[in-house]
Amino acid sequence: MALRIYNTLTRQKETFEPLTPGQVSMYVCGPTVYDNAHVGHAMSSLVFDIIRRYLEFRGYQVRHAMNYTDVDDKIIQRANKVGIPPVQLAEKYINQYMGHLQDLNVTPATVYPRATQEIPQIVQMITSLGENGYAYAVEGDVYFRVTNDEDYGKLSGRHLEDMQAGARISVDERKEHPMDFALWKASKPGEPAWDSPWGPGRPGWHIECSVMSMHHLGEQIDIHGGGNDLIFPHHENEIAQTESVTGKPFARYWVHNGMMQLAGEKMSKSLGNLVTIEEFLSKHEGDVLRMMVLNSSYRNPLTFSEDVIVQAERALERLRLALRPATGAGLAAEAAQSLAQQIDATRQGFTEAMDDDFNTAGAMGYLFDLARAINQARDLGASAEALTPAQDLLRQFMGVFGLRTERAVEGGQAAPFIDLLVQMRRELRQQKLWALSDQLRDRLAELGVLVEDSKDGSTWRWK
RNA sequence: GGCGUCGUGGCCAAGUGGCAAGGCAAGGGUCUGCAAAACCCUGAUCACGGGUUCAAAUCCCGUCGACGCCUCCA
Repeated sequence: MALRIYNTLTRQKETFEPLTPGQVSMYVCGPTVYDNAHVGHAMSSLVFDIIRRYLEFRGYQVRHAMNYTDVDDKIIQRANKVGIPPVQLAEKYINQYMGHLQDLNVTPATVYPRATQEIPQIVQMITSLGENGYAYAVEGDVYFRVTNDEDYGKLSGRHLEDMQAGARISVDERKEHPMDFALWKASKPGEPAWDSPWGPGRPGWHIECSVMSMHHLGEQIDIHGGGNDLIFPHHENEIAQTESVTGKPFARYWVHNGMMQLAGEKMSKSLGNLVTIEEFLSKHEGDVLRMMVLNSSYRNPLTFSEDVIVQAERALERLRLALRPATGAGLAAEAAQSLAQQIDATRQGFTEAMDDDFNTAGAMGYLFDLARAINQARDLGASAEALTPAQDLLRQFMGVFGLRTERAVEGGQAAPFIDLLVQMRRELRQQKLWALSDQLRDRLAELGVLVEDSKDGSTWRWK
């Protein structure tokens, strides 16, 4: 069966066929680094990480670029406020975001281009646009001439006439058309600036992605992604710029994730209703957020709430507990047969669901079915050997989702001491000193250690 | 006003023409000294109103409601 992806450009699911068989080029728009990133940004990075992992699982070799916008009005504004150079401010937040990506178990991109490191290519592209009649300069600024781009608006399904009618922006009189957008901005005194044929200035927002995508992945790419709030104007303008220069379709598949919602509204910096990644990770492990993303569909809004977090935590725990070792010595033929069937059903169901536009929630259902089958077999006294194939598959698919099979160790040095305590407690239990052993278990629970007893002895894990 | 998405059990959510996956929570049970985990059992006709069809949550029309974009935004 073939992988199908919903393409924003055509508004339908299409069979995925990369430009080069077996290889995928994917460009994802990253954050503008002027402040702490929030869980909405994390959601986007997680969505495309899951997509990438699945593509790799399907055997594709993926070249993945994610950019950082490290120069723009907000960065300059913020840097001035804080009193440090804009470059330094950007650097700080880039490092912070890199750390978050690691904590979130996001596979590192192949390249992380930044606007400020691609200025010559940007100048060159703007020059080409000018030569082709797609750009014009006014007092050191350079604008893209939308009226020369016949299919402008095709991504977002807008027409120039409609947008004029609804335009809320105060129109810059120097522009030929209200929708013309900046390719290059003349710098004001004290702002970061680079030399250019139009005088000192800096790149506009959209041009950097066109340039970096072309520079690192080629004139045409397979997947271009980002949040759906970027469809217009950002991606629309990227298409306009790139295709006006190359004359070829830019990206084959435009993939957009839905927005994280908090209290019924889109989470965003400008609205101020946000939870930073840092804040989230201080209370929960990264996989919990990933679980939230996996349990919904990437194109729809994802509601962020305490309830949803708790549900994700429990669900994650359930998958992991299914990986606990077997305790028995064998498995009846009938039960073994049924487990084998579940393995096949899981493999097929998971792949089919994911092939359908990365239906992670659907695929997740099969993982839980497998988890139950494993637990059933374990309860029936399955041996390690009997359980291994099923557990291996679960482990593999959790890996495709980017979920860790164990909680990242914290307080790892304490493990030997906890082992000791649990052993001591075993003695207490053998002597039927229930009050004492219960007390010990309660006290350990207060310290975050969950002790569980069974007929074969006691085990413990971090809560 | 324009473009787009969505409305499924208490919560999250899959399913987009043929008897409504899964997870969390809840209740009952098995196991257990107790607890936990695990296992078994229990619940929805799919916002509302029309229509098409042998058959609709799933297609069409309308209504109501929510959200996103049209300005920086993942």
